[in-house]
Amino acid sequence: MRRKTSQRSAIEHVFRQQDRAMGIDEILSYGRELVPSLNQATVYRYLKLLLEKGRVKQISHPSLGTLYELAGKTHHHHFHCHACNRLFNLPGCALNEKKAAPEGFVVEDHEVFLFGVCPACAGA
Amino acid sequence: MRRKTSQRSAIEHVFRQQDRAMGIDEILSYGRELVPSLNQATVYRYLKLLLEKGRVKQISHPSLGTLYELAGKTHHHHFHCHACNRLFNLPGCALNEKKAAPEGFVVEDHEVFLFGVCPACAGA
DNA sequence: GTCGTTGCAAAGCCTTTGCAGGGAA
DNA sequence: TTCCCTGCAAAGGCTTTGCAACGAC
Repeated sequence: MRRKTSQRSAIEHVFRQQDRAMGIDEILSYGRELVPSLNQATVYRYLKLLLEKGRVKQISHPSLGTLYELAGKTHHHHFHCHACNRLFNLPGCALNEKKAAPEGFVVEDHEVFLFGVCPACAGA
Repeated sequence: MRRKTSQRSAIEHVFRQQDRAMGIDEILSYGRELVPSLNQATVYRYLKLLLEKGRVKQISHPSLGTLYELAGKTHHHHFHCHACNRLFNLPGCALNEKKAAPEGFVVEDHEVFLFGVCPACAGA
């Protein structure tokens, strides 16, 4: 049976509060504001569980490493600004999933990464 | 100055021969067929160099790890079959890059991952 | 009282780095 | 001969795991 603990509540709270993709280190440090004893291993273990349940999504980024975000949000993509190194959520979807793969391929999900410069950095 | 060595030729040969995204382990084992002494560190170092020169692209995949492929090929996306765990190259681009990001964002490149089942696995 | 969960530390990957020897130019 | 490149081994990150204590139910 699955048990509710302060550690798990804290991790979930962090996701709802931040509402963005985060790395383990961020989740850990925000979580420790609520439960100071919170351990890395606990975060990894609970995230693995949430991944299996489909409650969070995992994102792999070449330079930002592994990030996690809540699943079930409105569909969006990610934009990485290589100037300020921040990750942005972009609403909507400019991908035609029907045309994305040839006949025969069953497309269940997709992930789009955009690389470039954000408005703030482009203006500066 | 940059020097041409048998190790580097071997690595380049592997890329041209396989013509697909590969992990370090694959590059290493194919490369060792040509240069048995080929070392992991050498592969990592040369790939880093090729990345900086823009001759190869790096791909981060949640379950497949870090993959490398030659840059400069015709634009394509990647499809990961979670049944056979293989990665496919899909020709073309169903992404409308102009609509992909709001005004102000400067989009320089993008990467699309599709997840699902490939024709072979779907038919079985 | 059970047994799932946690913290700690050790162990496991993957990747990078220091160093001395080797080889391309 | 010069000095870049390589192999080896050690070191560095990130992630997982074993184990005993803890705590939700």
